[in-house]
Amino acid sequence: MPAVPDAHPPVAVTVDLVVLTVREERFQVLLIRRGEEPFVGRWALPGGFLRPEEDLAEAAGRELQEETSLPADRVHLEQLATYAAPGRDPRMRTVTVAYIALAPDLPIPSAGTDAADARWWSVDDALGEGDLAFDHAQILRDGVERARAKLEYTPLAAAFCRSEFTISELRRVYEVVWGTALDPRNFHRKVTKADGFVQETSDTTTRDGGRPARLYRAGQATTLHPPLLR
Amino acid sequence: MPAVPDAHPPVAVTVDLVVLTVREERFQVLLIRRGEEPFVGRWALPGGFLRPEEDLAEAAGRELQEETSLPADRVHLEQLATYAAPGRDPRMRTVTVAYIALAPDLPIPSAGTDAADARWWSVDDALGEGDLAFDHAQILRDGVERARAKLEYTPLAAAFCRSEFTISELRRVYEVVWGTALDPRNFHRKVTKADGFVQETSDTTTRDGGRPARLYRAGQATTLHPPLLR
DNA sequence: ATAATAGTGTCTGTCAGACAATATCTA
DNA sequence: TAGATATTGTCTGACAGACACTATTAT
Repeated sequence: MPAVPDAHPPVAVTVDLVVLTVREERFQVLLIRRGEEPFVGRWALPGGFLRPEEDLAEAAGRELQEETSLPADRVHLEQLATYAAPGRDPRMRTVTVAYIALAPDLPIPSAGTDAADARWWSVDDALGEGDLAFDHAQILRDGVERARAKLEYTPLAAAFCRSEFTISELRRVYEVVWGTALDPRNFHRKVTKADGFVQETSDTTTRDGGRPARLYRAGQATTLHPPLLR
Repeated sequence: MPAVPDAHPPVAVTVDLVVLTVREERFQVLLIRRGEEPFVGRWALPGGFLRPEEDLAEAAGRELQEETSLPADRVHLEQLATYAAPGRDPRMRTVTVAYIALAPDLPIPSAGTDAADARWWSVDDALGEGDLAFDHAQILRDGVERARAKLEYTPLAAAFCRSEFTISELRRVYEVVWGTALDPRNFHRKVTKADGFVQETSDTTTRDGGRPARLYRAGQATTLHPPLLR
């Protein structure tokens, strides 16, 4: 790395969040309507500027807290990618580090102070709109693809469920996120036998109707061997 | 995203490269010895400042060209992650976007203008040293892990081979990167049957000794279904 | 009883790893 | 010839998808 150039053009660093959940049988993303220029009135990913003494993960957690007021320990946060195309922000050179947040069905978020409005969108509708602010459509596409891929080889689907869940609820996460139907019986067998994916509890529930289903908690595994295939 | 804060503390954005190859039966990384403060004389990943009109991928390609003088079309470049811990650069707040570059066995790189020296290190030795500049040990660990993981579910191992390669050469890439032994016969069957992984040519070679081996080119697939497992 | 969902058992084809056998080069 | 590596074939056990069947609740 060479010496610091004599004069930097000023660069701003932001953190943007792709907050994903499964609600009402849909794969959904949290968008805010912008209350300020640029892109006033357009829908955008929540985000904000990196503060001077803050690391990226801290900033992402803080933004998540500010936008969703959700307990941070219930949400899986991971860095997605960084976007820096010249001109992506008309105000100045802006580099944004995008994070994905996988959350269970949340209470409807309250609008942040700088957002005119905030609500859940189905991912398909959000991308169909075609007029997200900045390059947020691309970031959203990348985040959705990352989430879909991660369901294959990690037990992250559980991040979309409440802390105790049934195998059916877990299966519906896969079906909604991937847009495919899965055989309930084979899925049950695969998931309960995969080492460390889910942990049996002693409770059952009838909240999904029919015969009582056993409740499970997320296991301690971080990767699935072998992976579930789409 | 809120309004631009009235005063930003200045932030510098750099791009660092984890250039990986397989040479002499070892998984190796290109390091440069720093010729300037900070960390003078310490080994570091090659990299440099993002220029005002440049996107990240362009900057990564340019740095690669400057440091290795390798034809860019022979190298797989992909964004790894972004690092921004306060204090990671003692000069000023610096955000670095790391890329991994997977390259075939290269001619020994010439030192860049700002590097006192440049050479290949075995990945294990580089991490064992324990005194890489900045947070480059962490970036290297992450890059190595990304490369290892990607071999499982993409045909990227071919990026470590010359343009025409034998199945044995491809297998040795896996063995060196993963540090495991693979059955030559099962590997041959798996790879040649996987759709789009490798493309047969009409040529053979005896450069590895023994019976002439058919030469293959990289196929057009981008993911492997099902993946190869470590 | 009927409907709904949970969970188990079984069948069958495919694919993994283990490894025998054969092919074709160099020395 | 022996030695090295390539490539094909075969066996076997595990696991995938398909789906019959049983279990347990609500109405």
